[in-house]
Amino acid sequence: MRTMAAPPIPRSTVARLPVYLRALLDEAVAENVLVSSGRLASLTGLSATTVRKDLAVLGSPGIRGVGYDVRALVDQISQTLGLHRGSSIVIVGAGHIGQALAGYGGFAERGFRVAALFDADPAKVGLEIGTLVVQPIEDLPAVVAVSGPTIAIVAVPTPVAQDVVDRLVAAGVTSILSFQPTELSVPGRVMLRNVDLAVELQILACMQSQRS
Amino acid sequence: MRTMAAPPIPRSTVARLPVYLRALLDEAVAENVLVSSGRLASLTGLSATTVRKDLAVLGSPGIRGVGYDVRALVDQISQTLGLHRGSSIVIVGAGHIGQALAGYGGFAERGFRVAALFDADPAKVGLEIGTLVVQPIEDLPAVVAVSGPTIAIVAVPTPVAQDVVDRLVAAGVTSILSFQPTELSVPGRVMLRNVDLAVELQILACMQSQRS
DNA sequence: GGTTGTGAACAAATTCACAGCG
DNA sequence: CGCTGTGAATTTGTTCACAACC
Repeated sequence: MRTMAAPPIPRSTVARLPVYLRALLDEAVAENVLVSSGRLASLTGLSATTVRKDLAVLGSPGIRGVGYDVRALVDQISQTLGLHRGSSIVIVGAGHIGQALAGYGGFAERGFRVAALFDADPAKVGLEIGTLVVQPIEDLPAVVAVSGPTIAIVAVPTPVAQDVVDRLVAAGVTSILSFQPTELSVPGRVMLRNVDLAVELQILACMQSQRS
Repeated sequence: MRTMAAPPIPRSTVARLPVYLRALLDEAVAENVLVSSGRLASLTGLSATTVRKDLAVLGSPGIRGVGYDVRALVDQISQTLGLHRGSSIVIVGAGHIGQALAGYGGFAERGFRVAALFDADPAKVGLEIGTLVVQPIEDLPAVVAVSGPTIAIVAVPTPVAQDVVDRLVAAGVTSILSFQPTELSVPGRVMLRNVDLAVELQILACMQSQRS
């Protein structure tokens, strides 16, 4: 018997899970034990039907006439997102963006541990940023091997970004988030997600001119 | 005769236009006059059919058997995105993220001018960041009134983010980009786009655990 | 009564296949 | 012959409507 094929979760649903998680954590902080699809909908700006469909694919246990158990949902979504493994992340580049990320509290809250901060500039190596010490980029393979981080954030100047990505891939990193205005290339097995701020702005500008 | 109703551009297409623009500008730099849908596809990671469908809704002038005129496409997309108006942007918050954004060259290249950088902290006011001088946040309404920026980037700590957004709205800003881990509320007429880095990471983590 | 869960209808987006043109 | 342009088919995602249940 082969491994049970987990039902594939639609991409659109995956993209919304973190949004639900955020809302659910707020509910948990407010000590609400139960939450209805309608309430989750208004908290997230989605429709109640969409919420129910999404939670259904998680195999989540809702109670008719009552709602969903907040704790159970948080656990289920965390599990589905793979956060139970406590993924650790490494940040490459100790410039403004890298430092901002290193000091960002939101990661820990949501199951990510920042394992290391690297920079190629010897002048930056040794600097203390929050609880981290900037390490030389040459240490990358060793850190990845030891703490097994699978996600890296690339926050370096564009000209060296591809080189950094290549090093990350060589070191065994399998997921990369970057902020470049250019496309980066990675082998097929590596997940790459790029957030281009100018693109975000352009989308805003367009929506505005369309009055949509 | 009423104003010609511009055919509504699908949201999915709008989201890709900035990606095309980026690739096209690279082509222009390489002094390529023409580009085929196939080439654009491989540059952007999309399918050739998608590219052609998208360019078709722009009413763009392709030449059969040859390709598209790079310059014409750049102009058409810029026009469609509303970049011809040379939108200026203001950045609120002169912390790490704000400073990184203020120094980011990618904006100017793509039609955005950073008009001002604000901070509420008197200790930061007057600092020179690149070509900008940090201004007190009280100047916001005056700057918006004069230079007419319609897009603002919110790069402040979460606790004060909603307050900043309210001030921006009051000052007449109509599009806002933020980096908060929480939902912000704005009147319906204001466009708000939020980039939550932890969400991006979670999506990466999930794709990885799904091997999709 | 209120809410979940879900099949069916609907809408949007992508891909296919190929005609039309340079 | 290569590439664009586009109707048709397919896939994907959302909304509706309502039965099932607590």
